[in-house]
Amino acid sequence: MVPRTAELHELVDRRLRAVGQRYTQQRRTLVEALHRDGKPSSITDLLAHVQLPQSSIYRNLTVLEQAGAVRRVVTEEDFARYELAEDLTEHHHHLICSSCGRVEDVTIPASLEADVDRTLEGVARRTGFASISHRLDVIGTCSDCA
Amino acid sequence: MVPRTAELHELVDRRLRAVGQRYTQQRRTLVEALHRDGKPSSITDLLAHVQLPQSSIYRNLTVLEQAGAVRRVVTEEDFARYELAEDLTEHHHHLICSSCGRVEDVTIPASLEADVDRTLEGVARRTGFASISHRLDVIGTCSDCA
DNA sequence: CTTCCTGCAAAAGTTTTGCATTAAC
DNA sequence: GTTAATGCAAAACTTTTGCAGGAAG
Repeated sequence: MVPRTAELHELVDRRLRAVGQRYTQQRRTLVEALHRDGKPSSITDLLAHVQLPQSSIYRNLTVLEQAGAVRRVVTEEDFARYELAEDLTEHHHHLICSSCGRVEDVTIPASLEADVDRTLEGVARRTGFASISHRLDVIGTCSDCA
Repeated sequence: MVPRTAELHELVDRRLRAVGQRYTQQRRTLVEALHRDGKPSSITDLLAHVQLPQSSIYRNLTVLEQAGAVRRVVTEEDFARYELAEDLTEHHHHLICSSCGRVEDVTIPASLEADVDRTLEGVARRTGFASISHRLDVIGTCSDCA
């Protein structure tokens, strides 16, 4: 389910082209950084890990998001985080520490996923919402902050 | 399960006192505005609905949050929203429109709630997290934006 | 009267934008 | 060569803070 690094770039490239965008060196660098991190990164994180101007990071993440290669993640913090799109990694959820802001990836049993999907689909339909996705996170205190 | 307005103030008052804070007129005004709105309000919303300085709104919401009377809600937008604490209303989830930012409250069947709770409790324990709460939202497109 | 809350204005932090230059195709 | 991406600096927007004055207990 998780693509090898080689075909990861292939996939991102295709999605960018599909929306009339180029897969430039900077964008490649960002995708690799997000892939290495394996959990949602803040702009500050990225600034420290890659050598790129801040405005380029913002602009390229926005482009990558519109191409469906990257997802913007909201946490309890007052800045955004970014991660590779779920279908370039695998469907997962987040453990968010409300004390230090740390974010970890977790998966839950497929049976529960299916229940959640089915229920929310119904909820959305009844309220005139077109459901695109759900967000199921655990907010708590991580072992370091306990 | 939903307290009448009279005892709502009673409850908020008690929680504020418990953390050494006063239930001032401004805070009462904010609680009433949030209660009227019935869904998460942004600071801009509150500025329009109540006649209070911006800094007082921020400061009082922070106090009310620390007292456990109000909850800070993060959406896909790049500003926060606030709502009354869940045990002053009732446990619910959000339909978030990724196009216009609109947020609606919804409830899901108690049986699914219980499944989710049980599963996340286990997930949290295995990863050293102390689970305080979960967040289950539907991200989609509302009927106006469809 | 003493402590905490309020209001204004300024500061801090995150994200966006204008425009000249450079890289991609 | 033409079009789109980049880099820098400035602007926009959300949120926080310092401090003098006012309300609450």
